Amino acid sequence: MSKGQSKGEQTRRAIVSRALSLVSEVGYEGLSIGVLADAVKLSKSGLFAHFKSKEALQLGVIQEVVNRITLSVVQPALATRRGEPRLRVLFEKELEWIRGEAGLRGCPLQKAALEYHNRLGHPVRERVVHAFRDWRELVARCAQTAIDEGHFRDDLDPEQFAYEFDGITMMYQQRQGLMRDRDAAEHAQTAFESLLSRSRRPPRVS
Amino acid sequence: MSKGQSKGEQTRRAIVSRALSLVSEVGYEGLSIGVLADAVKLSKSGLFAHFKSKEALQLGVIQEVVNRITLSVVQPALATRRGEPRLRVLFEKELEWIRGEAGLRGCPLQKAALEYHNRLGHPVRERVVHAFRDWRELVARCAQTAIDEGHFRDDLDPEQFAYEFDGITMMYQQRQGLMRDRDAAEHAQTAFESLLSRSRRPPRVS
DNA sequence: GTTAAAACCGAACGATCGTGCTAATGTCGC
DNA sequence: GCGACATTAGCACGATCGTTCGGTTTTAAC
Repeated sequence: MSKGQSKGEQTRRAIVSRALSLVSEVGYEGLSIGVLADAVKLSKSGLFAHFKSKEALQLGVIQEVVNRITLSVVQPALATRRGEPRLRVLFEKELEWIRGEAGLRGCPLQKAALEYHNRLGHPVRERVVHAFRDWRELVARCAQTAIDEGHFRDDLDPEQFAYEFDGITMMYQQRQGLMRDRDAAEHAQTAFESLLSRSRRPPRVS
Repeated sequence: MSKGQSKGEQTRRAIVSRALSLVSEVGYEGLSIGVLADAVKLSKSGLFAHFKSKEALQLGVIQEVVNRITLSVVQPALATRRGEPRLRVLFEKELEWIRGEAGLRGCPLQKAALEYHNRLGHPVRERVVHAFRDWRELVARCAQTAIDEGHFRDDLDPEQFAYEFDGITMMYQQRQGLMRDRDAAEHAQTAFESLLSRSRRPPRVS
């Protein structure tokens, strides 16, 4: 076996992966250990031994989501040249992520965000908030970079840019995933182009 | 008793109202009839008699949310003169609604939207989708009215306006309710002013 | 191949879930 | 105030929940 991971580690991966797809249907609190155990062909106690509590399992799922976003959204963006092109990739990959990968509709982080909205102090909530903070900082930093590169206006507020950026993608999730709106992608793209266009430095007037 | 509602009706109101605040903590599926019964000082079966199923209770809560939105967001907007002023009221009241009324943080419809995102055919989901469709049409119609009034450009796409409008308010919910971001209101307002400004007809050039 | 550790199972725990049934209690038109 | 009806309580059902424990199987280092 080429993979350097132990047996326990690889079943744990399988569990979390399967849990992730279940979560997108029944939510994090609705996730049942018994049902999950059947889905991965394990006994309830056998599965439970990997996580010493349901909460730890939920946190494991959240971490998996963060990892996947990092892999398929953040890294492709960071691999692109700085400034506007990077922001374009970030936007495009984010839409792809929201569109979902086979049975996984909508960002599970958004799901967690709403599910734990009013659960102050809950570890899952705090983890999710932290993840969103990181994301917001990433977008704002990319916008700042675009300013430094001379693509964007000097007086652009990166935080304001991030706010509107995320607003567009969040809306895409609702229009595409929930309402199955056929024009969702087009509206998102138009809004993004508009955001870019008013972020760019005005053409030199001679 | 001046109120024309029967006894059953008013306890039903109390149940739904209490259920609504519980939902904002534990969600629609997480809502427990036993817990709810204790909260309104009723026996489990006594409460259950009002709704013949849990699903009916959930739908009742959804309807209550729709009613409240209509009352405290839609009606104040429709009572305002057509065009941009009406859209401003709609925006302002929507933010107030999201900010929540004492213990009710975040729009319960958004919560339902995420919770039933991947539950095709589920009655609650379909009800929520319908509510969002109505809302989207309302915003788009207000934008169209603003065009007719001459406040907005003739070539403005009302649907595109509604998309960006909702994106701003959705983001406000996350930044204000979840992340407790102190700049949320400011960012939302700035984004909205930007949206308005680029929707208005360009100043006449002589 | 031996052996200690890791992984997994089966059964059971008390609790709570949504939902019926029957009977007691309350409301309200006459 | 009586009677019809709406409203609520009490109790129980089967199912499922997260979690624990003792034991069996499998892994993996030596």
